[in-house]
Order: sequence, then structure tokens, then C-alpha cells
Amino acid sequence: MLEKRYEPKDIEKKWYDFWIEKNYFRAEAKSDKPSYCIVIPPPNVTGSLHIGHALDVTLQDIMIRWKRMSGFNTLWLPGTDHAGIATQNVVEKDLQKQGTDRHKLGREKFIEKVWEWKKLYGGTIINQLKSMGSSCDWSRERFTLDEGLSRAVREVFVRLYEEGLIYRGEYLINWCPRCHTALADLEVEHEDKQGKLYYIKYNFTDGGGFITVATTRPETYLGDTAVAVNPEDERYSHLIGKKVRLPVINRDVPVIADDFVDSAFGTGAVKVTPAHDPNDFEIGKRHCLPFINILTGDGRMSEAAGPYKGQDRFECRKNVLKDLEDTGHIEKVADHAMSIGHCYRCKTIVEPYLSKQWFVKIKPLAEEAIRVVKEGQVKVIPSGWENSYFDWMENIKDWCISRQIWWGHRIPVWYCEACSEIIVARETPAKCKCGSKELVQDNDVLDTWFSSALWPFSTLGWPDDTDELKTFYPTSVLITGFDILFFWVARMVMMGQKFMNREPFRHVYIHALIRDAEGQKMSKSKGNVVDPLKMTEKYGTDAFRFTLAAYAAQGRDIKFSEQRVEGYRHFLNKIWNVARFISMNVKEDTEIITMEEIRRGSSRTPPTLADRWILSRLSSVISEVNTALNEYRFNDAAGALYQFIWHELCDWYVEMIKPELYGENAGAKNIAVSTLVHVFEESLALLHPVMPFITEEIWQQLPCGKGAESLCIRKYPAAADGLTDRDAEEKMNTVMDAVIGIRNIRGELNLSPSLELQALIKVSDHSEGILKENISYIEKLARTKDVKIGRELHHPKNSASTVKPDMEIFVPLEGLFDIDAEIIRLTKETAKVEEDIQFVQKKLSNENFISKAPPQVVEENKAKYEEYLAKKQSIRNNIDKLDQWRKADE
RNA sequence: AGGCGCGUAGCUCAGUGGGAGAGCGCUUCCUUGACACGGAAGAGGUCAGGGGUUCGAUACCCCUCGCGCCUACCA
Repeated sequence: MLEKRYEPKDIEKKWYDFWIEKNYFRAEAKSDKPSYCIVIPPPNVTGSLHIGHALDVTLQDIMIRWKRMSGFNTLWLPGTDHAGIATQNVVEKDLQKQGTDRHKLGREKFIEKVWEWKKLYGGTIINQLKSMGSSCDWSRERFTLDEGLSRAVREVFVRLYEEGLIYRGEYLINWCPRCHTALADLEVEHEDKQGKLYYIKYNFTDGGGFITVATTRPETYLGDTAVAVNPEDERYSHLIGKKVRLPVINRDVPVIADDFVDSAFGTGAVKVTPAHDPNDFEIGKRHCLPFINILTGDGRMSEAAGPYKGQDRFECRKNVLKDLEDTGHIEKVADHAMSIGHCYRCKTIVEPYLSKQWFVKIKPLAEEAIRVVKEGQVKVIPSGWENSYFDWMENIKDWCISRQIWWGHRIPVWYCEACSEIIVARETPAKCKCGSKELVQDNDVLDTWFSSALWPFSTLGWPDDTDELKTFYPTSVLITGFDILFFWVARMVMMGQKFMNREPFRHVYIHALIRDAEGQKMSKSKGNVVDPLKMTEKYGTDAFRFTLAAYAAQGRDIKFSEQRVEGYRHFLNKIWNVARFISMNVKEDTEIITMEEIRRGSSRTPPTLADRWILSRLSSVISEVNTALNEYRFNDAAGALYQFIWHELCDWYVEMIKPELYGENAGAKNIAVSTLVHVFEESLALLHPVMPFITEEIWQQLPCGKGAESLCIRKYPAAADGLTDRDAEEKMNTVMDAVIGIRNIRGELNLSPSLELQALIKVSDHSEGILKENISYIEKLARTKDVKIGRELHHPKNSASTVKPDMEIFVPLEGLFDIDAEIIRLTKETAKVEEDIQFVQKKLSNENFISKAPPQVVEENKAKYEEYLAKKQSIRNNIDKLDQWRKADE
């Protein structure tokens, strides 16, 4: 016997351990079954579960469990990402606390330290994934720095290099002075800010006045090597070729002409700092200007900054401004809206910085990645994201992949000290071809995203030709948030195409971002994060998972509200209690009749209307859920299950069969119990991918033959033709109309639910048989007795009435009858039906409607019109009766 | 600067070319043998505003307003 309330705590661990022990999550490398595979977006190895992960893994687990139950050889491949910069930062902070730093430790010791850290905290997020119920194949867990994956990284690097798709060069890149590394363009977050535009006067060397330039970063004037104007700008054309002297540092630079300059902006004259601005870099190249690097890697002023050497870049800005002001070189300062780039890992303002870096020549890769999406080999869901994808891909720029940190895949390039040969190799070379053994490996490591770009095939064993690759590549779907569409998804498509000649996944399902209840992005600094572990602690994992699924409508961000979890927690309790109800009514010796037998009607007692109805409803929810999951409409799947189980199964069906369950007719009872058990078991199976724990717990206790040892390997209910019973559904609608009509009278006239009412139902030819056959439901569900059904019934004195299609209901109330209240009620009804009539009448009197609308629609409206008129007339008659009685009483 | 999305009941959100839906909240009644984390009945919306297409628009098109996001080298 189940406890009175569902208590998730003990149950969850018990079943998770059971599933693991039974190896249910283990995929077959070779199998006759069709394959289904998802690779997890690997979370940062030292991270901890946040609500975004929770959503991500819930949706993946739903798909995986659904497919596993549906007979697929299912692989959910888990793992973690070494997260170069992020992890290195975490460990560096820890070192700082201990009063040391990585440079004191040295490279090797530092990396050892990080591995230790990984050992210590790497399990945290994995355990949290498990606590969410994730049915990953843990025997295939991978880490981006694993030996196998590292081999894949080297292989890819070398092959791209050999094809000329990787090159090294000195370019302006984004530099984070705090992380002390280059960043890819993507890794810079732009933030709009109200800044200043400083107008600086540069004097001509020949003493002939000055030219004014405008800049947002005045300190960069220290690196100026020209002033540029537009060649078409008549204001300045006579000045081209002259020289100006930079104030304070007194360096002379030329005035040049370049098309890039927008005459309308600022003064139309631009200071050119080729080593510190992307546009100036281009101008510098075009005009062979000197590149003066005025910064050091930690964001201080370099030797080249002369008197400002050693100053922090922002301190220097202040000092430069002061000096320019003091020497009369500031013409004016204006407000200026601008956007400033920040490091996506530490939020420090990044600098365009000139340095030698490795790049991937990306256009050829991007072309393929565009093609496979355009041609539909990769389907993006919701498809709206394709636009962003194409837009980004079409305007893509070379990818800076070298990072000046230590934690990561070291670039497989060696430089010979003797002959300066560059060796790019899969295996660490012993010596140079010149014979020298003085080889020094490149100091840099690769962008973390370089290795994650290979994830869908490196995890399956590439570059070896494994069974796993044959079985599971391309993977079935990638499920992730839009925030890493470019970082990760796009790059996986490029690499997958390049090295596997196939797309890495057939579908990409992009889900929303979770925000707080006010719609703000969750962040630790704002203090508005919802801790998923607290949710599961408080409400249970299943309730939380169900909530996430119910929230996961396509195309909109999720404003997360804890109240909603609480609501679904109630749903769990509802399920729990109907399970208790079933267990109370099914004894060990209860004979459960198979559904086939019930459907065929070959058992001793035929199924009742209620049985037929709930089976029909079940078949329709089965197809709804399967269809919804097939289209990644998780919210629809959750909603359909909620509606069916709570309102149809519990509110109607269970109540309808109580007379049979408590009655003496063993045959009737058997049919009812059997149907109930069957429908409920199917419901549990349908629910299992969303709420695995409670369904398994109940299912294991359910007293019936189940043909599997766990719900998670039981067959998933599949939609089948011919199981929808239209006749039963139509008849039940008529019965429900009668019940609802009587309940309505009871409710609106405030009659106690415990009061047994009498009812007379005046019927049409059509509904007479249906209601007569099913009178017991009406008595039970509307709490009535002595229900009379007939075509010639009359409105008894002191009775309330209501009009439904095909029937008119009278409820005699005698002493309880409040004639005024009833008149008010019916008058309101009349007003409503009056509106209805006008609405339809307006349509029908429109000639265009009659001639142009589809005939079927016209017919429908005509029928409605007749129905409303009849309804109005009936209500009218009933009111007249009331009036007569009142007059008679007076 | 370009692109995208959103604006529907008090709140959170579904949804559709033929009279507006759910959950929560709210009101009234009810401890009838699974469940008060429950049951029954109800109130509540010019579907942001304006124009257009259509017999018919909340839905399709255009504009405006408000909110959010992404991409971008305007000093």
C-alpha cells in the first residue's frame, strides 16, 4: 500500500541506482535496432549545475527515454569540457588565496594543480546530472582533454594546417589583459555605454595652424602614426602630405588620404593608430605606416608610451587628458554613445592588440556549413534560428584559435632552435630534419571551442574508424541554448562536414534561455539565480522536470516562477493518489482482463460507455504526446498528459466507475478495474520520460502483468489506427452535457453538493437512448436520484431549468426554490443566447458571406442559428412558467 | 546601423483565417469511502494601437508605440 503522500526523496536515489545496476542506459556499439544518439553539450568540468543545464538535460533525457522505450538503440553520450580560460581562472584565484601564482609554480606544476582541481570538483556536475535523472551511458563518459579527444584535436589541427586552412600571423586580435590571452571575436561581449568623444588638436609642423581629430580613446594617440582624411573632402585636401606633431611626445606623423574616413563623422579627420584599432590596422597596412604597440600584455603602457610607460591604461588616459588639456590641445569634449568590448569570461574591457596568433581560415569551412543547412541535411528547430546562423556564417571572419594560457590542448607545433624550421605534427617529434634536437613547442594552447567543435565525432572514437561512429554518427539531435549557436553548434557543423563528410546531427533543437520571474537574465552578481538543486530538494526532481518541460514552448524565453513548480508538485500528488486508489481496488487475486479482449467485447461483460470513452481518449493522448515529442513541442506533450490524467482520467473516469468498483457485479468490476489499470499503466509509460522516478515507483507496485522489469525499458505507447471510438466520445459528450447542466444549476443556485437532487430530462430522439442507457452516470456524477428521461416531460412547478443541445433539464426544488434567483439566472442566459443569435444573424444576412464563404461554414452557421433560436424559445417558455407560478402564488 | 523575437484573463504563458484557451491567483459551495497538494460551480480579455487584404483577422501584410535579444570596425 502506498503512503498517503508522495515523498520523492528516498525514491529517486533508489531507482537511479537500480537503473544503473541493470545497465539500461548502456548503448550497443552494434545493434539491429535503429540508432538514436544525442551528445550532451559538455558542461564545464569544474562548474556546477545551473538552471540552464537543468532545462537542457531534462529535454535531452525526455527524448532519450522516449526513444529508448520506443525500441531504439539509444546513446546519450555524456561528458565535460575542460573550459580553458574559465577553469584556469578558477584555479588561479585559488592560488592567489594561497599567496602564490602560476608563474611561480611554472607551467608543469600549474597544470598538475589544475588536474588535481579537476579530480576534486570534476565529479560535482556529473553527480548533479545524475540527480536530475539523466539516463546517460556513463560507460562512455568523455572529457575534452582525454587522450582520445586530444588525439582528435591534433589530427584536425595537422590536417587543417597541411591543407593551408590554419596559419600563423601577426594581426590585431582581441586581448584580455586580465586573462592575459587572445580571444576570438565571438568571445567579446559588447555593451552599450555613454562615453565621451574627445576632440584633440594636432599642430602642423610647419607652424600653419592645426587639425582636429576626434577619439574615444585619447591615450591611443601615443601610438598614432598618421592622421587620415577622406580624399574627396575639400576641407582637407590641401593638407594631405603635410605633417602634424603629436602633442607632449612631439612625434611627427603625416596627413594621409583614405576612403575609409567618413567626412561626416567628428571633424572628418581621424587619428590613425594601426596597432590599436582594427580599422586603423587596415589603413596602416594600406599606407605602410609604422605599427607602434603602446601596451603590454597586462594592460599597462609599454616602452613606446614614453613618459607614460608603466601606467595602467585607464590611469594613462586620465594623465594624457590632463596633459593635453594643460597644453591647450583639447578642443572640446562631447557625449558619445558607444559600445565597449568585454571579455566573456572575466568582463574586463578588452583591447585590440597586435600579436602573433594562429588562425583558422574559415570561409571554406563555413560554405559547407551553410550548404548542409540550406539543403536540409541539418534541420534547425525552431527554424527562425537559421537566419541568425546564415547571417553569422556568411559574414564570418577567420577564427583566432591560439590562447596564451596553459590549461588546454597545446598547439602541436614545434620550432627548431637550430634552423628555425616549423614542425607541425601528430606525434611529438624527436628531432628536426636538420638533425637538431633543440625543439621548442609552441607555448600556446588551442581555444576550448576548437576541441568542442569535434565533440560529436571525437567522443565516438574518431580518428579511429569505430563501430560507435558507424552506428551513431551523424547523431540524431543536438539540444542546446541559443547562446552557444555560434560558439559551438556552427563550429560543429563545420568540423563535422570537414572531417566526417557528414553533418554532425540531423536536428538542432534550440531552446530558450531561462530568466527570473521579472524577465531578468539570471546572474550570480544580481543574486537572482534559481538553484535547480534547491528546486529538486523542495519539490522533487520529477516535479521540477515536468515544470521545465511545460515551460519549454518554442521561441520565447522562460520567466521562471517557483509557483509553477509547486503547481506541478500537486500534479505528482494527484498521480500518486490515483495510484493509491487503484491499489485499494485491485487485490492480489483480481483478474485483469487484457485490453484486446475488452475492446473486442468478447469478455463476459461488455465494456461500458465509460470504458470505451477513456480508451478512446487514451489513444488520442498517446498520439498527441508522440506527435508533440516528435516535433520537440515539450510543452504540448506535458500539457496533454496533464489534461488527460487529471481531468479525464481522475475527474471523470475514476468517478464514473466507482459504482462498479463498489458494486456486487464481479464481471462489471473486472472490466472497470482492468480498464483503469491498463489506462493508468499506459499513462505512467507516457509520463515516464518526463517524470521517471514517480512513474517507476508506482509502476513497480502496480499489481498487474507488465512484461518488463522496469518502466524505463517498457514499450512506449504508440499511436495505432482504429482505436479512437468516435461513437463513445459523442455519446459521452451527451452524458457530460447532462451532468454539467445539473451541476451548473446546483452551483449557481448555491445548493449544497451533498444534497441529492431530482432531475427530469426532456430529450430529443437523438439523445433519448444515450441518456437512458447511461442514466447511472448522471445519477452518480450529478448527485441525483429519480432521474426521469423522456420526450414528453413537462416543466414541474418550483423547478430550475437549463437548456442544452438535444435536451432540456428540469430540477424540482420545492421548498428550496428561490424563484427570483432562477428568473435572474435565466434572464442572464437569455441575454447570452440573444448575443449569439445576433452574431450569427449578422453573418447570415451578409450576402457576401452566403456566396463566398465555404458552403460547409454557411451550413454550420445556419444550424447554429436554428439551435440558438430553439434554445432561446425554451428558456423563454421556462421564464414564462416561472412568471405564472409567481402570479399564482401572489 | 542591420537582423530577430515579443506585447492575449490579476500573474505566467499556449493557440488558431470562421464566435478567445490553460495553469496559478480570485469568488461561492463542499472534509460524499484516492487526493483539501482535493472536488463542484463561477467571475475575469476592444488578443498593444492604427491602417490594409478577406465574406470573415487575435491570427496574414504595412505602419506606430513599448519591451527584450543577437550581430556590427563608424573613429
